[in-house]
Amino acid sequence: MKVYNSLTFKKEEFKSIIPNEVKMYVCGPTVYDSAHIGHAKSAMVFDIIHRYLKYKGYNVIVAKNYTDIDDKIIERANEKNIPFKELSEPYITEYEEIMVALNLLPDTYNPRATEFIQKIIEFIQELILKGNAYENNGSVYFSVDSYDKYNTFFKRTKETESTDDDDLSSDQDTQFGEDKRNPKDFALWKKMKEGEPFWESPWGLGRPGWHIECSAMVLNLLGETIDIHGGGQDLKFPHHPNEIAQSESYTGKQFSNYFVHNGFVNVDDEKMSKSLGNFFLVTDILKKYEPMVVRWYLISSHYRSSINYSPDSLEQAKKEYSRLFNTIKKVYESVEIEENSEDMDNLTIKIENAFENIIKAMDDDFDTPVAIAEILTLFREINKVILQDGIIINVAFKKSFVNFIKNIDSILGVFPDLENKVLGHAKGSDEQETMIKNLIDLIASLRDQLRKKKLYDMSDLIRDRLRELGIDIEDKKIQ
RNA sequence: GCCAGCGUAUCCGAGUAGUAAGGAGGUGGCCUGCAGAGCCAUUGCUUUCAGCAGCAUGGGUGCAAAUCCCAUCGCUGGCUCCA
Repeated sequence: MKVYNSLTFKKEEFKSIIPNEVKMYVCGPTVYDSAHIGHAKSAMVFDIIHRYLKYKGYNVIVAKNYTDIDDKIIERANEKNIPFKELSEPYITEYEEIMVALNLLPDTYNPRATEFIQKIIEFIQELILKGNAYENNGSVYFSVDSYDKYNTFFKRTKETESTDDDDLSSDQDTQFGEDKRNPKDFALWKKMKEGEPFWESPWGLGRPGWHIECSAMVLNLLGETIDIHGGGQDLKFPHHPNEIAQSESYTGKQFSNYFVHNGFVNVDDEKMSKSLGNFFLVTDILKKYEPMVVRWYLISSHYRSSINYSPDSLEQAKKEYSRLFNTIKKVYESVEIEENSEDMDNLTIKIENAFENIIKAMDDDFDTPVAIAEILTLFREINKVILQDGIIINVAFKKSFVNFIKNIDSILGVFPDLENKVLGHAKGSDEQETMIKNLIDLIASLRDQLRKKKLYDMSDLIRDRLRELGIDIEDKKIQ
């Protein structure tokens, strides 16, 4: 299996530290606002990686954090005149609801920055002891000069330009800028400003800087060296280099063997932003589209590419997904026989071939678009056979198909709760659902009587009205 | 300005040396009482056969280029909080 590693800019053979176990840390959202479709893409990318590693037999341990204390959160909370927790917690709840709706596997850990204050303080103390950090005027900074590998990550600077002292280091945080020894140094602990939340520390009242929470969480939850560290491509600088510098200074060991960064969601080829008014919240999209359609859409482009969001592309995803669903339904509902036939044998072989190709694609840096192409092609082949008049599917094919669907679901997560959906089982104790189903069956059979008598005006009216209610009737040739 | 990535048919989107996956939309056909779903064909140009173009643009290297190299244009991102 190959994975593209941002550290080396190459696809590399994936090898975990401990056989059969993968430790992954993902930089999660800063919860100062509702999640937009970009957050969903990021979460989806790491869910696919999680699922696929799991499918490959790894025990996958995932930590994804919530940054629930930072400048923006404080700013918003102050604007609304509420404690910062009252701002962040509802967004965390909403985020979690979205993740469940989109069928994301639960993470092993979802730590909040504010739950890690003590560990963060201990981490910083150790860095000071080791000479990698210094306190000045109530704040603590990481000394970039104490870590000679700083700025060599992600090939930011070409060899020829390594001496080039560009101004990317100039710190915008003027309040603290003059306390730094080197302008590239970054804050580990920020001294409290008037009206800000604070915690006690050996350096007085204050709060953690942005980068340190991830280092402290990784160390305490996963260990000194992890297999995969993920996040959006915007974190390639400065967040990830800073994390590396802190953690490797602390442990003296490699922080993460692989870095994985996901591409962004654009709108009309422009960055999604509030000033352009092209911002799409997940909750709004889910009002219009089923979660699995959104999921199908998000995995229809490669995780490292940017994806262009438009209503059209979701419509396309919707059509593709319903095509799959129709076929699955046909197979699940059909009654199978034991006898083999040439058609059935061929289809069974095609399923096996398609699955092999899907595994090959996923092995190549999680190539979901190719996997999707394989699935759609396979389904066309299947439709070609099973929708013929008088065809009866056999046990071997059905078994192979059901198995295929289950495997695809475990890898791509696109068919949750399939049996209930496809077979239309009433959910649990819900007697009303059963009643409704019986009523629909009754109407349908009455309508068939009308069709037999060629009373098409009436039967079409019934079909139209049912469709308005969201119930689709598909006619077959009347016997 | 500096750094990185991208530019593929009407549209969405794969493809990093061996001759453009897959889908959506359009058109024609099969099926249907009709519709939907599904299937088949077609969807750059000249067309009978066949041939010629073609992966932003212009050059270059190769037997062979969407793919490698150079230049240009355009877009996106990073350099400051970001998924």
